[in-house]
Amino acid sequence: MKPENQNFFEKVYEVARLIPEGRVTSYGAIAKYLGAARSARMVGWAMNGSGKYEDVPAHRVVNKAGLLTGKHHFDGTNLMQQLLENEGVKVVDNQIVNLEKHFWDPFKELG
DNA sequence: CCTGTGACATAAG
DNA sequence: CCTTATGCCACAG
Repeated sequence: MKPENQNFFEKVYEVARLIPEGRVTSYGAIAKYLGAARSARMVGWAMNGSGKYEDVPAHRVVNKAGLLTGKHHFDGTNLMQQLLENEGVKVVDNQIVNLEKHFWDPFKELG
């Protein structure tokens, strides 16, 4: 079976796709929403394979502090930041400014 | 079944 | 501010 059909990864991608432009969320928030609050690392790992998916905005997923910890996995050194700023999210020193303002909570938005 | 891994989170020094 | 260490869990081989 293809990995995209697997439950956990599939859900991660599904939630990631639901993130609106200009909004961001954290690995932990997604993990918790999926019912695996302590598998935030899995979310990140899942994003590791998001490159082969078109509609998975991995750049909108950051760590709890709003740091672009996954930027090294993008092509350029600052591609992730540029993508975010392109959507209106200000990033300084690899960290999202006004994170709470841009934060997208799956529980709040999806119920 | 066992081992390695990972874009986290948290704590400690 | 930094680095280490630990827990945590799903997946790959």
